[in-house]
Amino acid sequence: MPTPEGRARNEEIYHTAARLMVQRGYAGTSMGDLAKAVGMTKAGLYHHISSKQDMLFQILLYAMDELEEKVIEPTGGIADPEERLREMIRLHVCGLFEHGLEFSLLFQERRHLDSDQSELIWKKVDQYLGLIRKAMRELKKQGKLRELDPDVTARHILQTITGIARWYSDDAGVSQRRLLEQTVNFNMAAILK
Amino acid sequence: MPTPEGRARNEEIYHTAARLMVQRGYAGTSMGDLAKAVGMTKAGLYHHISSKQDMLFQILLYAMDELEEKVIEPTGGIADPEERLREMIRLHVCGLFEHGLEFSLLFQERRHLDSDQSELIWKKVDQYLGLIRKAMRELKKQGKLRELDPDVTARHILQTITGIARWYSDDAGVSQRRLLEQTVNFNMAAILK
DNA sequence: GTCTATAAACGGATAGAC
DNA sequence: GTCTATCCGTTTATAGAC
Repeated sequence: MPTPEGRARNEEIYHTAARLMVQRGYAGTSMGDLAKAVGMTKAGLYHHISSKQDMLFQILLYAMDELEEKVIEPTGGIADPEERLREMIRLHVCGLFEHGLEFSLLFQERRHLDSDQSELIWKKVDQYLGLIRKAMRELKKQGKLRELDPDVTARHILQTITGIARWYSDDAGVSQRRLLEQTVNFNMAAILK
Repeated sequence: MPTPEGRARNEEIYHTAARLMVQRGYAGTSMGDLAKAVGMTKAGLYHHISSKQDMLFQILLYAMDELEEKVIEPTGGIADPEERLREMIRLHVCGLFEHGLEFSLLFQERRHLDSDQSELIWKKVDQYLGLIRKAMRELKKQGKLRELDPDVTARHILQTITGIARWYSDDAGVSQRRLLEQTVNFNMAAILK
């Protein structure tokens, strides 16, 4: 059965690679492992990618695009900063389950990239942190924000979200719905007066 | 200059290895890298350790012992749960700077261990999470706790703490003192009514 | 596009001299 | 306790047939 609608083989490879690397790390995932996981040989793989390092870079670009599309764009138009931040967290956690948003965990592996590739990825992550800080600044103007450091706090919020991809599994004894609600509430309670 | 007071070469190796592995991951740190970092050859290293895997295990045991000694023991006697939890977070973050507590990050690398080694480490981590949950249960009895899931919340708290070791560096633009205070306040505000 | 085969480098680990 | 030299399996990546 050849993939009918041209749904690229390419995508399957990147997705599988990303999943393996989230589990085992970049250095801990060999091209042989990946080849086996997609049902090919190593040589076959190299028809689709140019190098292991470049594949990591492409995956990270994809992850950041997904974040943009699934979290940043849908919330950009929300005027109320409290509602906007709440929705950003909600959509981000949702994306960890439904789309490939857990792949953004791999941004920790950017040490394996060239320095300019690495810098580009970092710029995108920092833009995202910047959106969290912006919502906090607006909340502060409204007098709704507790006294806190925006840099540190934005990091803490992001950690509770991405950290989920590190420890959550379906047999964790917590439903996705509950985890979602708990994560939003935890962070909002932490920052609001 | 031979190390005067018998301060073991051994310790320097483990410490250096832990630092490298926190930065680059277990699989991403070669014995050659480590040898260079401590100023020896690979062969020289193997006089001090039995295998790379066992070295990871020893480091994790050390990390968990430090957590016990620097965080768990000093707070065990605090009767008030709010004060106890506050002090646990404070001492843990302190330990990230002063002792080798960031090494506990490596518990994510326990997939590289034998399953019984891995289980032993996990048991210790879960005990620590259990202490956070216990403090929350006591706070709930006192009517001070917001409505929240203890399992998820304990994870979130721990993530904000250990996450610091992932992103903080001395040129981060935030003093250790401020980071400490902010992390305690963020988490306490998140859970208290 | 996918395969078999193989090159070239790197990985963990050991032997044996000093 | 540290070195040089080396073994051997694994890894990334390529060549060339189909």
